[in-house]
Amino acid sequence: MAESMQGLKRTHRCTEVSAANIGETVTVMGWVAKQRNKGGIIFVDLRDRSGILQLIFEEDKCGSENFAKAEKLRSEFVVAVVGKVEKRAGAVNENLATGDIEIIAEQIRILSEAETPPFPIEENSKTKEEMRLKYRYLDLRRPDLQRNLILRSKICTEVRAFMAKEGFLEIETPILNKSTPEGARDYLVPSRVHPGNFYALPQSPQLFKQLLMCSGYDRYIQIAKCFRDEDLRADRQPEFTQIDMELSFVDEEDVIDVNERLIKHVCKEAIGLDVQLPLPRMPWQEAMDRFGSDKPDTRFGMELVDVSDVVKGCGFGVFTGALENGGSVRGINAKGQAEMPRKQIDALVDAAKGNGAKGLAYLAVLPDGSYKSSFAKFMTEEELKNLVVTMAGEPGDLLLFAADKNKIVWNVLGALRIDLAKKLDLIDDNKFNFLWVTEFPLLEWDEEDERFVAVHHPFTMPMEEDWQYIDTDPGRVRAKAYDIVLNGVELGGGSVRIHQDDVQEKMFEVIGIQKEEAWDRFGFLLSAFKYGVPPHAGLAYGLDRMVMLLVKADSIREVMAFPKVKDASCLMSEAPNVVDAQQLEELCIAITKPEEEACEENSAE
RNA sequence: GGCCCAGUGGCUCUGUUGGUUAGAGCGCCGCCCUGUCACGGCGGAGGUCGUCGGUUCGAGUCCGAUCUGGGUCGCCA
Repeated sequence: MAESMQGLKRTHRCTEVSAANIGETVTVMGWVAKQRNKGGIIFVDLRDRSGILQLIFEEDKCGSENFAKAEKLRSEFVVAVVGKVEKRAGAVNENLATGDIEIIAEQIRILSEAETPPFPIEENSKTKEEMRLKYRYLDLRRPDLQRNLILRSKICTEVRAFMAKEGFLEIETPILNKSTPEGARDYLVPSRVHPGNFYALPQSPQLFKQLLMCSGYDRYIQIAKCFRDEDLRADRQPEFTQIDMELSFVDEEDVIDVNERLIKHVCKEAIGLDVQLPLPRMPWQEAMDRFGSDKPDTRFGMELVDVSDVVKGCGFGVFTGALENGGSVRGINAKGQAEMPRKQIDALVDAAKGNGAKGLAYLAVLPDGSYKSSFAKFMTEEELKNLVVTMAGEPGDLLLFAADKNKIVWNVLGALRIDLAKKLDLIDDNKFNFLWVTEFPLLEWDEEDERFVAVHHPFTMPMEEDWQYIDTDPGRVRAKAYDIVLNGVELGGGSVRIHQDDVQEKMFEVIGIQKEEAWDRFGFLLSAFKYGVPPHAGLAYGLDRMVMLLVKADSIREVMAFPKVKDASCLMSEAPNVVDAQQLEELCIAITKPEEEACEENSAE
């Protein structure tokens, strides 16, 4: 028996009532978080997105009818209560923002009754994610998720405010686009009007924001939904949000400047964090050499050391073999881990193999100064000593080495470094270490396709001083591309774009895109470039990741209202679903896979 | 697609080397209680252990397959 709220108007959210309102009559509405019935007096914790407020029901204050309703209250009932604010007669509850006051209820209406929820609506939920996602609308009532989404909203507000002040215009770009394969898989949307033709959902507004530059909107920003049909991770969802920007008549420094100030502003306003500018920068090569990663977590050391020169000519074939194949031998020093049990070392080796290594060599410098090593028998005493010295190995240290092509060595040791830091608890999670990674390579050799591919995208401007190598040594050319990294997570990335015909044509040529093909795919952009294009550059952040890091969540699912699970389905709505045969017919689509199942369900409709 | 982890009352978990009616806390239901706020007291209901198959005299416990969720590699210009 739900009652009407007619005639009542909410005057305050729960925690908007304070000691300043003592003596006033207020009307509050919300969910019953808890009812504590002491017999003659009933305490109710009322909850809304602002927090908790205690209500008091006593029969002589509210009358028998209202008291009877209060006795009926159960968790998650939605109620409206009119009452007087009073200083607490009992002990103050230090845990509540409203702990010094309470509402002496005079009238209550039960606006909605509720079944007992399938899991407790409380902070720090231990409920399995599967359950939480199935009942996401209940999960979203929990204070920690509410805080996350409120902060997310705050961040968007602050981004917009700052960028507007800096002269950026917020412009929307289309969701239904032309598919331009290369990169991630597109989500496709069939066209009814053009049977057999498909739109693609945007992986990012990249081409459109460049067109906006051509059109003279010299500072653009959009908080843009993007879609990629790839497998999920803790920090990857099939649909996600970018803070996307593009600027005209600028170079790399201008983009970095405005973004550093944006980051400082947002961090201060959102979580009260003071970010010192300028942010540190590191060329890509240095990041790889020192951290084995293009998104280094600089909150801890344990940097990689290149020992190629030291092991050159030694008796260990794994090391010398890697060097002969143009690779390198590098190591990291796990301080104080010499006595790590064999089982754990084996686990590290397995992890390394999972990352592409053929193995992982180790050398423990025991407390008495002697060595225990998987390869000691292949090397002389002096060679071993040189190696330990190069690694700054002291008694008690565990040295771990990978030998292979550079790419694999970086990958293996970069991952090992993170893995060890987590296991050994070396990471200070109160730190917020921002880092610009710059001077990315422009091109990367794709073993599978046997051609160069763009590391960033084919519109990325090469560095002038390297352009001379584009024919002789394309892999040597660096790009005016930059990533912003926070605590080892790629927060965002961008580049200066090519605005000269000849450079763009050369780019397509090097990555093996014929002129015709380029025009077929990106013709609208290339055409626009013929009518006067300003030099331009931009950057895009992963908003979800930004919020995740600022609230210290483990997954972007914790900062998205309705995330999808690993197979890209939604446990709550059960999307995606089979559509009825008539819809398919209209779209001229026949399902051939996955055979039976989908077809049968379709024809049954 | 590969590898790893988890799946026991509504929720979170325990469950010894396989052995009689599968336990706990919270929640839920009923009664009592005028200062509780992790309220308290008394009483009660509720599970056959994700699913299927196998081993065994006997399986939550062992084996195989499968489903679901998570992590990760591949993938993500």
